[in-house]
Amino acid sequence: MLQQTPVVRVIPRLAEWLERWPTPASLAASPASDAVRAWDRLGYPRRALNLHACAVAITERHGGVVPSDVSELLALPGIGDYTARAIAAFAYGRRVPVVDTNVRRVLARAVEGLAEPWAPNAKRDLPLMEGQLPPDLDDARDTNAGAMELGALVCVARTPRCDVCPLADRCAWLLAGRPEHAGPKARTQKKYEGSDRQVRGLILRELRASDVPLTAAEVESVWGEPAQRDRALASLLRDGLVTGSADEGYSLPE
DNA sequence: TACCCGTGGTC
DNA sequence: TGACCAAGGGT
Repeated sequence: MLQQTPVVRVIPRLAEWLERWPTPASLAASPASDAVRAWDRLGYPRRALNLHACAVAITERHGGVVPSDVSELLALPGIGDYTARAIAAFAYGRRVPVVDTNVRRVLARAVEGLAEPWAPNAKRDLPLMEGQLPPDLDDARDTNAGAMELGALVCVARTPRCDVCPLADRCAWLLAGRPEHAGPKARTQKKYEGSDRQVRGLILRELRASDVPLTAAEVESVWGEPAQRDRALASLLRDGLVTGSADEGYSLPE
């Protein structure tokens, strides 16, 4: 849920989710459509499908227990470098570097003296954070958590609060006088209004709200432009978020 | 590698 | 008010 989604938006949904599905096995026993419906409008609904598939894999391959090895975690659907390491470090106390967008920004400023972080790059990110971790297991976990928290609350993207930063006396960027970003600007996010993403979201919203399959005409009614609507529907079918056909109707995956 | 994938809040 | 940004992953 936390992948590319602000923490404050996740917390209430996570609480509901864990009350309904307290274990991987309980989620695995429900149809994927229930997961997509419960996901509601958290965004990136493929994550709901991935989380359900992950629960199935954990139940089948790991006896219902979330694995603690980074390599085993990485093999699960929807779990990449960040999530695997976050689970290993925070749930199991492993001494592994955890690097998300917040940590990358803190490392860029405090260690490298750069105003903005580089694009995610495991070969650069992980050894750099590894070098910051103290030997003690508990201290290493706190360092991982502290770097993320610092980036989320103090060393923020737009207006960093250097006046209250605990690293102010040793931050390479601050000590250099907070130089401007040198390199090319990261490409700006594409507009959502009128995008394929929006059309996918609209189709999925209708499907979540319906207990019976939607007719092709009902799907067509959500967006006026046929080519874009067809493209969005085709991509949802490809992703497994929608099943069915024009003849039998469209529904969420069982 | 670069691009695609939601949604809502902030300044 | 529209661009920016958010505990990334898959291809």
